[in-house]
Amino acid sequence: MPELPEVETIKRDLLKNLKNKTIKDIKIKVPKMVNFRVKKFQSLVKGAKIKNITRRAKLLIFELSNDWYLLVHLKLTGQLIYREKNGILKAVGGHPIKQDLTKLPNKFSHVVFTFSDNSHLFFNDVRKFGYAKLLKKEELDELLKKNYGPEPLSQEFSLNKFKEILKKRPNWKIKQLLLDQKLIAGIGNIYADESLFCARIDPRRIASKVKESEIKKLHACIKKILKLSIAKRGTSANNYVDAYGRQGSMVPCLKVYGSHKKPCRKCKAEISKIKLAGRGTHFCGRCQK
DNA sequence: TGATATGTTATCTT
DNA sequence: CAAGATAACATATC
Repeated sequence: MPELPEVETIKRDLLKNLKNKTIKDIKIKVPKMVNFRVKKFQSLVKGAKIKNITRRAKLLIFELSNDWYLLVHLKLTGQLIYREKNGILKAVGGHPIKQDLTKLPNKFSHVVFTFSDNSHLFFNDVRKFGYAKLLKKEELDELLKKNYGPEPLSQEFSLNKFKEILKKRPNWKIKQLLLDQKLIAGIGNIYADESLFCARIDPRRIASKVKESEIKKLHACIKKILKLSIAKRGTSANNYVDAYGRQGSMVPCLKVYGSHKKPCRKCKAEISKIKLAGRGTHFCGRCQK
């Protein structure tokens, strides 16, 4: 699934294409992916205009003209594909795409929007973990406040803030802490591993035992890597495609993720892969202490 | 062929 | 409360 940089990329590309478009129709083939009964959901969305699209953590937020907010989470395998009336794909983003995108909708197109200019937005999701939720402003604000920590690229995420966050979970393993959306928003498995490699910290280290100088390094690394990845239009280890059908170019920049048994880029030792907090975890046992 | 892993996260069980 | 397992579901890979 896309992490922060991928979702940010999709957001930017969708905004260019969808701003001020009116939703003429919506088809929902998997009712559990939306938060109202299908007919109700459709009636709430139909006729609304997309005023803006923003991102928070790994969530996309479509701000509608009728005071509803459409919250989209792609989870592991969601994709958003925007196609013009003439069939040209203008925005493709999310999970690795192996399907033939010239044939849409396909069997994974569970939610499909049609706009008044007869363009379409396909929400595909192989595993059906993703969702589209309609919320009122107050509900949205509450949900975001309750479930998500600071944006790692915001001013709010200062070095001091990061230190405070580490102190909240002194006994947690450092990687586990980076992955917790309530503590820091938007970091997923790939960027957690890459940030820790960048900072030369073993992912198994206990938060309270990480030295001040290392915390400073890690803080800088998180920002650096997320920024780099956004500039590269995201990663996705397999065949992630961005909003214009181009592959995210972060892949060659990854130093440990997906490099199991390959030589470390820095010291040539073999990259290890272990399970930590239930997630595949890649690191260099020689570089990361 | 069967077991295992997959970029997420909410909800259980221990 | 915390850590770990499981579940939601489908596919790819070993």
